[in-house]
Amino acid sequence: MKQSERREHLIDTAITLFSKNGFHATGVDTIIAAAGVSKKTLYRHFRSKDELILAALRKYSGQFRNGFMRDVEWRATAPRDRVLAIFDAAHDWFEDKSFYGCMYINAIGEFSAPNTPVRIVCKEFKTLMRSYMEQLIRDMGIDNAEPLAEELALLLEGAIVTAQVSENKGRAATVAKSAAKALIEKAEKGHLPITPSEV
Amino acid sequence: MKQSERREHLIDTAITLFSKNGFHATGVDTIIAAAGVSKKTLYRHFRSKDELILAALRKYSGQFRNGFMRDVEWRATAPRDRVLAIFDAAHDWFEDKSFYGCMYINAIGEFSAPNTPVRIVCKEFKTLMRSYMEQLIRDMGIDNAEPLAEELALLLEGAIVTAQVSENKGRAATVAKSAAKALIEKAEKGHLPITPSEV
DNA sequence: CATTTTGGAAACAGATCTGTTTCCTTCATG
DNA sequence: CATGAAGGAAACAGATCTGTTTCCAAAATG
Repeated sequence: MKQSERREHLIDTAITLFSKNGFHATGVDTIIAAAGVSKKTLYRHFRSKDELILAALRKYSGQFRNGFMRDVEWRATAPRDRVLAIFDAAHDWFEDKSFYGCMYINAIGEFSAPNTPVRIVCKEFKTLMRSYMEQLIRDMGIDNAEPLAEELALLLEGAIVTAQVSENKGRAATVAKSAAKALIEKAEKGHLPITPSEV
Repeated sequence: MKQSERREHLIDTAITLFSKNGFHATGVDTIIAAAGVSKKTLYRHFRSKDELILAALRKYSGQFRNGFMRDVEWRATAPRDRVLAIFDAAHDWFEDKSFYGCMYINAIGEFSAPNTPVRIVCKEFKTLMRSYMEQLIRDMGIDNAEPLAEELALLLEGAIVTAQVSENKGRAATVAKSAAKALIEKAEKGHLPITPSEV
């Protein structure tokens, strides 16, 4: 295994363990054992455990967003359908056996000191996800996309933590999707120039 | 200080520290130092740290729900207004300087083993909060209150974690309230026997 | 081939963790 | 007052934590 491969493999292993067991509860010995490398290798690539935590959060951010957006865009083409498909993608995510909630929500819960690198990465992740939703909403032709994006983002976050607690994980996504649909319809109606004769 | 007072004081101290710094990151030495008692006293009242964690989660559950519901009921009288007041109460909660997110969401992030006492308490807490919302919605005269309660619960959860990450904590509550209002209006319309001539 | 870099295994250091024990004091209750 | 439970301070045990170091083998590089 090449040097850069080892580094990535360490990060991937860390992502898995941090996601499942948390950051403080996962020791470096556990990580190196799971990755099959020695402690020396870990500390050659990372100055400290904190740096590995950051690397894990940074890598997973790109990985997750990429996968999630690809999934959404594979499920639907029209912007409106894609917005709703977000909740279908979430549905499948929740039912994955290796779903342990959102890594960034979990990280925020373990690292409360404000403006630390960990929290900054978490905030960036959430901002990027919301920006993605906002762009899709803009593509729908809705002006002032931000408020709706914020609302749908709340529904998604709520679904994530509810799925994390609940037995019936899929339900959280279904409920969120139905609420999202209602909020989208209202936003669509709200910006139509002429009131339609629907009831 | 009486024996039972010591016990409660220990639990209260633990609640504060666990809320802020998390469960694994808070050692018993930190707790006893903050509570001003000796280790012997802690282990006289609690078999283990895990038991103290459970006691903290259980006590805070009642404490929080009591305070939160009292706050809601103080803010409004009519059931519909009370449902919306939930998000005003959340708003104030988020802006409290000792707000570090929902203790139960944070606990779930640190304890992933299924069906363990900690997770059971967390699930119960979330169930009770949702039941409260469902009851208020029922009091509004809306049949089939459960779906709306689930939707509003998602908004509340989403607002909590968003406030936890964000700088502008109040914003999350405001957005959630506005979305909640829209969902409530839709539910009200949906169950009216005669379609009103509103636009 | 010789040299340098790399990695693994494991010991190690020093801190911190949970939980126990010892010693002594305090205090409540008989 | 006498007895016994309770609490504080601190040592202690044993595990685990992060991070370093040593020793040796493997592998890459000149």
